[in-house]
Amino acid sequence: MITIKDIAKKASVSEGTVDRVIHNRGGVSKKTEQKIKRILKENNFKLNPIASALALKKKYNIATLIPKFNKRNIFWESPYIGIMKALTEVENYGIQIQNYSFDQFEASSYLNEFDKLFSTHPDVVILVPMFRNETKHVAKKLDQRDIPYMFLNIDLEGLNNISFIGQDSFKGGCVAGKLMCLSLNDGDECVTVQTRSNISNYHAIYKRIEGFNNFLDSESNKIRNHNLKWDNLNALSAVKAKLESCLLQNKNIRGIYVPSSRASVIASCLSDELHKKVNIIGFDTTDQNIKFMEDDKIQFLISQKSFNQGYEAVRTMSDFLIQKKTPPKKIFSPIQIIIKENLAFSNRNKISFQIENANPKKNTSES
Amino acid sequence: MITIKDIAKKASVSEGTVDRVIHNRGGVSKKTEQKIKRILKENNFKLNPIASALALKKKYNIATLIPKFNKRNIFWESPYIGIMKALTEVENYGIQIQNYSFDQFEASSYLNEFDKLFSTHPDVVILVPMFRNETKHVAKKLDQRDIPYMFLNIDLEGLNNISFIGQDSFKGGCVAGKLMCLSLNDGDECVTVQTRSNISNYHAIYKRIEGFNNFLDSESNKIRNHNLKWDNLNALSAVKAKLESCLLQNKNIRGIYVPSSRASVIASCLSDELHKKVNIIGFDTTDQNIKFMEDDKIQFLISQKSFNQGYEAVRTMSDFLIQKKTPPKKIFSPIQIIIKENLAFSNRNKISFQIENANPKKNTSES
DNA sequence: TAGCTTTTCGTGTACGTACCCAAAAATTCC
DNA sequence: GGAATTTTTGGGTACGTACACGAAAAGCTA
Repeated sequence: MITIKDIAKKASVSEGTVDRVIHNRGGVSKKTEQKIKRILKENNFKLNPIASALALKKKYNIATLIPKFNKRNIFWESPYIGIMKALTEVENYGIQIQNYSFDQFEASSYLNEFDKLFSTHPDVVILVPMFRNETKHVAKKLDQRDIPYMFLNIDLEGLNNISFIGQDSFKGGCVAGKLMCLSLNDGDECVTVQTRSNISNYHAIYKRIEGFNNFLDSESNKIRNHNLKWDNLNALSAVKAKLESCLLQNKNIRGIYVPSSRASVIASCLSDELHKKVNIIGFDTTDQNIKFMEDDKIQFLISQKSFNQGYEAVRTMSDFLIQKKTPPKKIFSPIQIIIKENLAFSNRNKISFQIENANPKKNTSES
Repeated sequence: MITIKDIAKKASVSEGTVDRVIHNRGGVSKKTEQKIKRILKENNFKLNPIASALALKKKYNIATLIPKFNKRNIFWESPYIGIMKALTEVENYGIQIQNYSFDQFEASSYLNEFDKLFSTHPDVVILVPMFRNETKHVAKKLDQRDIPYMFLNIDLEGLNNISFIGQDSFKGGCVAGKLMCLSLNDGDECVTVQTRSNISNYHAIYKRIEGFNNFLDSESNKIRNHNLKWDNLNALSAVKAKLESCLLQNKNIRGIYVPSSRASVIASCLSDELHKKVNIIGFDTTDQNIKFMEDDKIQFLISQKSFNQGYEAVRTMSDFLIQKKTPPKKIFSPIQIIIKENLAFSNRNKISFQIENANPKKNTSES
């Protein structure tokens, strides 16, 4: 391994001069600069990041802004754990993380938490842009202060985020469509279940529906698709009533498509008899969804590896800060197809980290 | 962040003494040892791995022994690239890797390469135990010299390997079975395709068939499964003839199960007409398999993320060497279901690494 | 208690890079 | 040509840990 000292010797200058060239610190005559650059290149010199990290006392602050999670809606726990996992790997490089969490149904909470975050002057920000208009405001403030930011899980177009990590929701919908076609026979029908109030993640859900319909339309023997909408999924009895009547009226429906992470809610509303008849296709391996899958009440889950999203977001931003590596504009998560048989192997990273760190800091709310 | 210096000050001893306690180097009186240990615990002291790595000049040698890859059989390229990717991340911690590759159809080549490997006195070994008896011999030699070793991709029971990383092949077969059931209608039949000479990986293929049959048997409306065997898949015209006659004789066959990574060979033998009729389910996203999937000639591939296997193997062994972390006895890779629609998102890690490092060292053979 | 061995401990240097300060060299100005 | 200024460069120290070396303390023998 070639070091700065070696380069200095070869160029017969001091280590300090080589260092100045490497970091474009200036104050080096053109002649010696050229010479050193040539020697650096010839020897394929690479900085030792270990030594750099040690010498560089500089601390970098990453701030995150993601939704709170609780027992009823636990989806956001997963990226959070991914964030903490990544932190253990990069903290010795001087990376520090401040987490802020907001109520995903309250735009004001989003803004409040952002203001707290903003006042701590972070170096970069990782955020879930849950609300479109509010995010415009947030992005503007970050832009003004030249703080780079990336989007996690939800993509919004037209802003200056340096990156986005998450799933291609349209393609996710296509995959769901294909799985639906596969599991239905000729003449069978299906129904897409929507919650109108699901402003959160609205964009992704819209795209998932679009992808699903797109796939269905592209098939030669078209499957008829119905639509069911609720204002919200909290009034379980109302959900149940409407769902059952729909299934009774349309005897050919043998598939339910839930383009959100709440497939478990729908599954919990079906009688055993109906479960035997219909397949449910949903998204995300939340604990609740997993339970219903183990009981054969949900057939397919499309997972976006949200744990990895959190993990990769932090790693990406750390590389950006430490090594000045510009991240790709979009980083697409895999579209994983989960069935009962491969369920056990889908979450290993997350689970093993949880076991190692039995007492993670709390990010929950009881709301 | 608390350092050794801080601890030394708190205990009013020198840094050297603290260091001796931390590393159990001995030569410290019981009294001060206890005191220092207490203070270490009270302050939740953790070594800074960055500084450790820098100070520790010690180099660790990891040797790998994996099959050669070439244009016709490219499966083993993927774990190899994973190994090289991991190397870039750990080389600054003093990890060095020597790769040895053997002809997967020649046990003698396996032994020869192992002997070369063995003579370089590596600290640990990562190997693909392709041949059962030969591996017993190999393992014995490693045991005698107390060199820890782990198995990659193929698991052999009853040896002293400290870990195994790979897929649960039985479960992989189950998943294939489920997919087969899903894509067939009542009355349809399927055929399992085997190559007798595939000693390589024989165990995994056997397990995959077992899992497949197990799933089929567990279903209420049983699907009839045929079996086709060849001595090898190299004589394409023979394969084609036998396959076509089988499909003609059994008009109800609408699914082909290929429990190896060579689904592309089977796919290449079918006429367009037959492709319209039958689904092919195979394993591993080799470049050839991917091509046929894009052309709708292979419907399902079950991927074991072999890139990640190579990557994780190196990371696991590095943690073992540097941090003395004992790895789990078995590390199971995810069982990924790949269809045309999610294909593009399945290999991101590997591909992005390949792009960054346009000129990887060669490990190919033309055999 | 002197003299010796053994145990226990402190100091110093190295790892490779970052960055500060002052010395040396080059340039400018009168 | 000499002083003042600017540019260019070298040397030194710090980051936190590992480890060698030798000094101090303690234990032992006679």
